[in-house]
Amino acid sequence: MRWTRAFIPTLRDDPADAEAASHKLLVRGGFIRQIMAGTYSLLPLGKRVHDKVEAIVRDEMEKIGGQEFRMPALIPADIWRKSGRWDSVDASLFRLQDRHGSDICLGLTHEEIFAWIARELRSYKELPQIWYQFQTKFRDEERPKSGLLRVREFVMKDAYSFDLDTAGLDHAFQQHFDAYRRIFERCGLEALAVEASSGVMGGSESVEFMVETDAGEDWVASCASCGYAANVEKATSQLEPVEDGPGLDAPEKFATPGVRTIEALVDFEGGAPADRQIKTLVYRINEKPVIALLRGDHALAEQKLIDASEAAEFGPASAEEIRELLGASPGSLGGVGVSGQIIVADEALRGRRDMTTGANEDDFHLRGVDVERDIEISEWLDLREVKEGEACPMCGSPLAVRKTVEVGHIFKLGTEYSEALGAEVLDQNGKSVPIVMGSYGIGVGRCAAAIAEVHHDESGIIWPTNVAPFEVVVSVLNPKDVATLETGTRIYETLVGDGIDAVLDDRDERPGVKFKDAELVGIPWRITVGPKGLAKGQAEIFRRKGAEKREVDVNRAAEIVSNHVLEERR
RNA sequence: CGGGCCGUAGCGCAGCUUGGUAGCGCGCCUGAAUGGGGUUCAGGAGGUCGGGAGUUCGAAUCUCCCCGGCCCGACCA
Repeated sequence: MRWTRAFIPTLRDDPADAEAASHKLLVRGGFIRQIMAGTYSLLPLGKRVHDKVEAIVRDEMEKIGGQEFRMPALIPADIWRKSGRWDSVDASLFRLQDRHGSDICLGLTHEEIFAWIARELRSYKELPQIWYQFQTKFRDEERPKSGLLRVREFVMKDAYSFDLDTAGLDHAFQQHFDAYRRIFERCGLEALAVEASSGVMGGSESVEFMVETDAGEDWVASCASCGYAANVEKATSQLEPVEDGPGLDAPEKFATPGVRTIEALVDFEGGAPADRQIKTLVYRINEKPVIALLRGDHALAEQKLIDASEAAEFGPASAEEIRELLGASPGSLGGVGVSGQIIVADEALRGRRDMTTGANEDDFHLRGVDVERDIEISEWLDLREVKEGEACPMCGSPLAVRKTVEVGHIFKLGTEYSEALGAEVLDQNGKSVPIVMGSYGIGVGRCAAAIAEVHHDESGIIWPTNVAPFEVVVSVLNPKDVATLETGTRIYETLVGDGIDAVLDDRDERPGVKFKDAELVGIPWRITVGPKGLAKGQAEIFRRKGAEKREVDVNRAAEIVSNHVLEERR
């Protein structure tokens, strides 16, 4: 490709509406343009990167025996009704009707459709199967953001495994785990595999692949010494034990005028330190009130409560609901004396005595509370959100809590979808059994953005060679000089002949303009051909990463760079 | 969905307080010079000021409604 013929609309200024580095650079570099919130056009450069990520994913999927499909994005409601998700997945599903008034949706994931096709599997002898596709997903996100990192329409590689039993599923899961490792490695992403909540996808186990970046939205707790890593939706930690005094024979009510927060009670004369308080939160889960108790200095990880209660509907209770239930306002709530209600308590409260909590009467608290003696706990759960510096649950070293973006997620689904859709096979005994499924997703565009997020500097993107839109740019410094242009063209053609993705920058621009553009776009290698070097029989080789440059024999430049590129391709 | 900010030429912005013929920089086009890090000079093209309604002799500017975008929070497969 000659730059003069290419559509590469680079911009000198950052777009005003971009915040994330990848968003700014992908727009400035002429990779993407926004159409509306959460939808982007991929320009030729963007498409090239996207294709390269896709090719890596496809390659690794084929290596584990995956077979590529192409399912429709337009899906009848009926199939989603069979799994129950037409009703359970609400606002994020794009719904429409056809001219006959039939309900239709745009696929936001394809478990149902693949399970539907899997109905044609008849015998255990046909298992296992790994099926996958690259297909556009539509999700009406509440808040698209950060360019390609969170969008409403995007291409996902989604894969589904079909096995006779959970041992087979475990194997397929491991195969995908390993394939994902290789995929992200080849994309130049250090992806942390973390334990995650499965959310509405259901199933027994899931692992997310997370890339650390400030532009991310998920928090991951990780241990540098033993490798433990988990989404904070799921992470745990060891706590320093708190020594309790003997406490009182019964809770004692005392006046706390105006005290509405844990902090206020810490400072209050006769109050208590935060780790001697019980935090009382009220949620509405599946239309029932649920009282959640935590230690005063701990925060609730809402997803843990959602997972534990298998919540289809979840939200904080309103002030009115709380008053009706407990007779007081938030700030004076407690579990003592409450009966007939669901009260869940965090494990950190187990065995604690001499605690202070709200008295369910505004401006009054109770001290000397023995959690197990005085509160009718329905269930003990891990509800607490892990904090930076707490001890790793595996080895006790301090945990780090970092911001990340999720680039992949793999799930052990089990038989939920196969049962709902009727995907069954006959086993060795001639008995019909539901197929055991797994589901495995990678956001292709999000990967591309994550790569830009991780690999860039002040000048622009630094694409790993594997995913670069072009591997080499040959910059002809003065294309009006016939000898220079001819030499540059010859080098370019040699590279192309070697199977290298090269672009010839033959624009009649100042050298600085070409260099800036090449660096902004992030092409890993540059061969600079100019009259000055040519007079000495030399060309300059520039490596984007590290900005290393050296002069080489002009006749060997193509060969040298070809070798570098071939070495870097993985 | 709650809170905040914003919409003026392809991009980045000024003008709005105090209503009076729509500006700047970059980019783009033509010509010339220049040619190893966003060069310079001269000439030029390009805007129903997000949309609608209202007030006014007159609205980018004031009022109301709507649409769109960004950020924070909430939520998230």
